[in-house]
Amino acid sequence: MPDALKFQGIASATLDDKGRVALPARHREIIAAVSDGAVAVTASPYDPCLYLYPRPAWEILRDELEELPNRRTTVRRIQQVVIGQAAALELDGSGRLLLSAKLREWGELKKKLCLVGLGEKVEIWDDGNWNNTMQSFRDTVKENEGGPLTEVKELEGLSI
Amino acid sequence: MPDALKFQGIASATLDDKGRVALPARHREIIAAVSDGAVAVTASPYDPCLYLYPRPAWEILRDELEELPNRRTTVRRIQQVVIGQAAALELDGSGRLLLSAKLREWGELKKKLCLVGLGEKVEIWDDGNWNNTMQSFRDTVKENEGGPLTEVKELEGLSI
DNA sequence: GGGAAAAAGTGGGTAAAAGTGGGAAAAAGG
DNA sequence: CCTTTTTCCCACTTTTACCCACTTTTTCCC
Repeated sequence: MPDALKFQGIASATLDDKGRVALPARHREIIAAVSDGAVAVTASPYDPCLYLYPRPAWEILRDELEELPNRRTTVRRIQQVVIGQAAALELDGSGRLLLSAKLREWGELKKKLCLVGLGEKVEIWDDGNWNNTMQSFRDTVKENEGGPLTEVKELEGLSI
Repeated sequence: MPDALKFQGIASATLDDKGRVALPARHREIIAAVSDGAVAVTASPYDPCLYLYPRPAWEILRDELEELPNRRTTVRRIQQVVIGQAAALELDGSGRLLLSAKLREWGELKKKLCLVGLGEKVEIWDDGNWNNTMQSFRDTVKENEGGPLTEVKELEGLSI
């Protein structure tokens, strides 16, 4: 069994003509173990991509989000994006997900995708968007001699 | 960790046509002792190179990174780079690692590599990049009469 | 210093697993 | 009842993992 049931690592994938994505085997095994193939896919409020959670983790997150005081517009918008667009899905017999047109549109997904394992969740990116995002991160680090990485307080004391 | 289980020293290595690298014997022995051949290789957020960790050290680092509050884009980018691109690998029967195309690309790895032992981890550099980086560090120190080395507060009080 | 033996490093072939596409049956909708 | 969409499954193709054999380098002994 994959270590500690955490997603990690990048994989390329393709959307077929029916809108299906095959997950890499190591991610399928985690999903099978945790929730027997049941997942939720939703829109990211931060990046132009989708988030995939095993069903139990999703339900916890959804409940947290739902209970936020929502007088502020930004809070409501986040709820609308994340809860409102969530789809409860199951992997098919070959370990594939069928993504609706709306989700594909939100994620700007074309044919070539990148699946990025990030602990609790998997991010689903269009390959072009992912590469651009990574390239501009690298450029920023290089141009500023690592500046942004030394200024963010969350990263203080971190030794990688 | 016992002294004998720290990586140190430089070794050259070559990538074969399938993308495999043979680790030097002294590094293999450490990995065999610590984690029975299980490692994780991931992208460096700082330099154009890859990091190799024995599996236990990697899992600790990954969990620390995963738990950072990630509302800031920089924090998410670091998570995406480091966790998102991590590959859980095992040495093959001949002590080699198979690096995916994505990782090779991130590390700008061509044929000739430099493996740099750095205590807990091993850095995997393209030979050309490594030499350039070392050369420009030397030049900077020389041109500035050691300036950069005297200005960084982390190095205060250090006696080498 | 030379030679033999051992260890390290390299290359490639094959079987198994993963990924991909498509078709037919079932369900939904008109 | 017929048409369209969705679901499910099968079969083909590609990739990956694993193993074996060869070459080169190092070590140790004569």
